[in-house]
Amino acid sequence: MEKFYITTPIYYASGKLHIGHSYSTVAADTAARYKRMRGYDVMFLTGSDEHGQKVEEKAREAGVTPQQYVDDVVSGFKELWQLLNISYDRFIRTTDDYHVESVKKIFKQLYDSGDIYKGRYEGLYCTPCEAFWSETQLVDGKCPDCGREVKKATEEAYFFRLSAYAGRLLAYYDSHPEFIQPVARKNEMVNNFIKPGLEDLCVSRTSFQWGIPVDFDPGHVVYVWVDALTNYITALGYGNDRYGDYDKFWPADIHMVGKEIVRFHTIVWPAMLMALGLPLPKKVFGHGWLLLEGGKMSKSKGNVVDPHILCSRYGVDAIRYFLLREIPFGSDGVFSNEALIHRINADLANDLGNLLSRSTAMCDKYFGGEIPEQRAATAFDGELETLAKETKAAVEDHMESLEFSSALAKLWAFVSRTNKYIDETTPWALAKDESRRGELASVIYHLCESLRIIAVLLTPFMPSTGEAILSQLSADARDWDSAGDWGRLSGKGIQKSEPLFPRIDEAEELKALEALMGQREEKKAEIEGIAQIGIDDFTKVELRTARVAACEPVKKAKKLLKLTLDDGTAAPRTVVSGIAPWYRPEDLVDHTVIVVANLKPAVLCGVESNGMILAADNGENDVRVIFADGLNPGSKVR
RNA sequence: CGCGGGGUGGAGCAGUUGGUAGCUCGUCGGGCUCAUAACCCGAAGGUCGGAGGUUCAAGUCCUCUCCCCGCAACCA
Repeated sequence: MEKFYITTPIYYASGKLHIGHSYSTVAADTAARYKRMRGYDVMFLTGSDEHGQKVEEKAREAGVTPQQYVDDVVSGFKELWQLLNISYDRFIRTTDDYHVESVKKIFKQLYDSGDIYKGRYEGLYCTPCEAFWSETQLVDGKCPDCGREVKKATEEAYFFRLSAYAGRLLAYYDSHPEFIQPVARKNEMVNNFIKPGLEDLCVSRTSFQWGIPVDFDPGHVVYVWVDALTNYITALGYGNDRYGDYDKFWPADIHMVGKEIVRFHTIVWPAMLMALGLPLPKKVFGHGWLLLEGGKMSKSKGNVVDPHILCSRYGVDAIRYFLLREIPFGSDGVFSNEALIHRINADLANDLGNLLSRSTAMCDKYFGGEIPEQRAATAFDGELETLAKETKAAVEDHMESLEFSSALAKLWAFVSRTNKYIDETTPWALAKDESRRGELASVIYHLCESLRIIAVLLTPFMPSTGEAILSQLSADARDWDSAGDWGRLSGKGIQKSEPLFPRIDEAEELKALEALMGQREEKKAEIEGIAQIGIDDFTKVELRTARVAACEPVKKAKKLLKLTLDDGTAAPRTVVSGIAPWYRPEDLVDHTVIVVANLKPAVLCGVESNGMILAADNGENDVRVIFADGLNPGSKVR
């Protein structure tokens, strides 16, 4: 039996998962289910990445040990996957002892072979926080966490000789054009990262303890690269005795990843495998992002993106369907409540659900649920049978290249064709003529058999829906190949039941979701509300009114405006503000604004800013400056 | 000249190796009554961002140009 090894990323256990993680995982699950139905011996791996500074911090905040913290988060992961009907075969945690054991060995092996060497890591260090920061992470030149000074410092660290592998990586890409999918991402990797030159990668840390220790050098822990990426082989038993199917399943057939981590999977990971002398994965597929209206993945415009809520309202399969159908798999797509409800109503309720409903109803009404053996073909039967066959082939083609959306589109074309078949054959008219009972039987049979085939082909995408349809049809033939074999339905014991997908009242539902969203916001505010401050804290902030004397965009900056303010003092005050997306310079001149007058100066895009002006976030992506027109410049605000 | 992705009927998108511009939703008209007021048919609506070029033929190839969106830099 041919094997098929597919993986999702291991998700970082610092917090809850959102719909974006569900997207990757549902896609991988669908591919895995498909391959199983095609008779492959499938290994579907997912898991959690549990080490690192962030987890350490979160645990401290929560007042628990890191292990307790990740245990809790990971049980949430597993619960979500159960809810979404994810059929993973194995779940790896980077805190699992066998993984830890393997990582230690791998690290040592790479050290012994010279691919990992001890060097010095240079960076900006915040002593109280014991953390290194990059230039870009700094806030106002200070530690982003505590706001204190950072200083240049070096520490000992281990480096992976990534730079040595650039040539071999390029050669591999060339000889394996399928390796990076979609192909556009390959150019991105080559142009952005490999051509400019690869730098060696720092693969250990001393700034936190929550990690796998470097055996031979106390104080150092293995950093994420070696720790996390190796999960794909340690989960098969590489370097440990827990599992023994490395030889069987490696190399992976597909690493399914989001586009943001394509780089690690197509550069760092292959280089590490080369260093270990192991075969490379066959394919890394970088899918697009699920965006929300307004841009990023966060709550906005009342969109509910909590998978739990969505599943409880519409059912898991509706969500799975939406994710896989709405967005071509390689590209970004927009998630909105409207789009979701549209899809559910149009495709699931109207097309598929209603087809099943009318078909089983007629079978019931005309034949009491048992289609007679005496059937007389109608002129339309052949075309339907042919399309059934073609649909199966088309779905298979698209699944091979992970084109879930196109596969479903093909399948739905067949659903539509079957609906049309009813209009062509007008069974209600046949039913009135006793002499045409044979034709009527053929029509009903064709409807039910088409539905059986649809259900089989649909099963990888929507497992419970496929099953529900098949059981209403009392269908025994449920394997993939049977979908290419017209006539496997017995035609007995067909029962109509409740609608698969009740139609949703869009306006009402949107209102309900919004209300739900509001509740959640309030709750959240209570829990995560900012700590209260005393009046003395507030008086530390010096707020004054100021007239905008002049205003101009900051060169080379998209979002910044440079304001020259008259704040009642003799000297004009320059303030830089990130409000260019919402205001033109002339909109501000001569208006009076409120300025935080005692803020430390900061340099933004080469312009020194002394203070900030107050503005309100009037909902996502709508920023309004607070005007204080009519007040004298320099008035104290309190 | 930072990197990348886009600009196709009202909206959202397909358009493989160049050969009459399609799909879904929406709108309008019609049909049907088995069905979850669902289903089926038809129609209106596009100079495929703009300019030039290659070609018998370009949304599809080449050059230039305008605009939008991500990432990075910058929302003190």
